[in-house]
Amino acid sequence: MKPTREKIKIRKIDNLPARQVTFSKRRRGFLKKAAELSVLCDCEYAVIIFSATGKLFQSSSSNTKDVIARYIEHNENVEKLELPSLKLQPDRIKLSKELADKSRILRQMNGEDLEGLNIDELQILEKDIKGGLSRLLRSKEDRTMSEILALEAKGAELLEANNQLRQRIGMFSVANGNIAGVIALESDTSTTEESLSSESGTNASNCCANSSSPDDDSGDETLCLKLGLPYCG
Amino acid sequence: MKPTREKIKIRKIDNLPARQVTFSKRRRGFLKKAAELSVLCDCEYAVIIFSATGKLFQSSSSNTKDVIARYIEHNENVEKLELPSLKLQPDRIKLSKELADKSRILRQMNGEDLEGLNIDELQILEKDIKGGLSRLLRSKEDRTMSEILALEAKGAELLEANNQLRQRIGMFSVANGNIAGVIALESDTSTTEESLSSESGTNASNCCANSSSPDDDSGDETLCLKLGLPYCG
DNA sequence: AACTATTCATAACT
DNA sequence: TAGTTATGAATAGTT
Repeated sequence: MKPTREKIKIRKIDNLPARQVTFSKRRRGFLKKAAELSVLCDCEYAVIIFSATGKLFQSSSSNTKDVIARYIEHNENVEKLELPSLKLQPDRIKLSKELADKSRILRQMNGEDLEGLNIDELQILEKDIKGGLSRLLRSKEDRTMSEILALEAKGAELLEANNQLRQRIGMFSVANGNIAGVIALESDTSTTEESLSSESGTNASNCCANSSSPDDDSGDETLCLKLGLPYCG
Repeated sequence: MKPTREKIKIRKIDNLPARQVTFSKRRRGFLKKAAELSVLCDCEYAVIIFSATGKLFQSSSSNTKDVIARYIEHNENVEKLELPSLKLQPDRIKLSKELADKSRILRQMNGEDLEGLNIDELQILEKDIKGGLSRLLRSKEDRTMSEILALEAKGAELLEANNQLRQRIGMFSVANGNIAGVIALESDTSTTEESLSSESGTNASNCCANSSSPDDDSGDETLCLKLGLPYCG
């Protein structure tokens, strides 16, 4: 069989679904390791993970906030002995740097602040933007397609409802004697009834066909399908 | 050779030195896994481990306290009163939020994480990206154009310099009578001058080419055009 | 600390 | 999303 696996490089996985799958698998393995370490070596641990989308995953040997509390307490003790004045300064600097960096990238993606880049870097930036754009367009297309399908389904539903209404109106008409002449021409009332139901059945199946073939451009029914399409402009 | 390893059961290792060794080995592997997960899947993490002897080991993608702060922010159920020692600095939280926001926008501009956007928002995003791209392309073109102009100017300058050199060499040659024999063979002195200046021109351009672009190996005057082009790699 | 046989984790594929 | 499998990685037991 074909080799099923290659050595990978440790850098951000470009492909989003693949990244999500890997995140799920590795997260599981990772948390398992944590639990094993804790049992084998009799230690206490807490693990906090935020996915790129901000979802929280956590695990701990006992209780995450207890471990956090112990960690903070421990840190405080250490800090009291050492440099109490330099407490949180580096954090904020680092955060600020990260923020500034992302802000700059955003500006550059917006076509601003490009003076500092050489032509190669501009080229890379262009490629990145185009990549993002094409992914976005693909997403949008997917989204639009599924909306169209949903609308078609809805159209089909409405057609079905229309048919039923027509049928009921037809029955009312019969009851009111509007097509009494037709009935008079038939020898058997049960046959009449049958032909009526057969007609409604045919309509219903047309309706379903419309729902599954989007490139239908025939008569008046298809008009109904386009009604209420918010983005067809 | 004798089998060197057996499957182990996940329970506390009785033997203390063995436990310490395993703790050290597995801890290392564990933290490595954490870092890999963070890079591969673009997530934020914090790991806190207390050994049985109370020694602290910690690791995180950025800063353990930041991750803890985010965890506590995220988890509304955690009573902040229980952790009075963790001072949540409002400005830092604000910074974190801004950073998360920009990170999200960057992901979205990269065509990821689009589930939360409706079609109108996708449209806006698309327009933004295209706007940025077109500004970038315009910048790139400007840059390229001005480089070409600069090169042309430089080329013209060099040509002019060459001409002056030719003239001077021609004058020297005539004055020293070094090529009197050649001159005697030629019917027209102006032709002689031309062939001489052509030779000296070649020498001059080779010299300049060597000083600024080392990989130059083509003909004579066209070389000048490449001089001083910083990005022609 | 270093070495390997072995177990374990997991990347690519379905 | 879940399952499979061959390869890569971690590591238990030993030197």
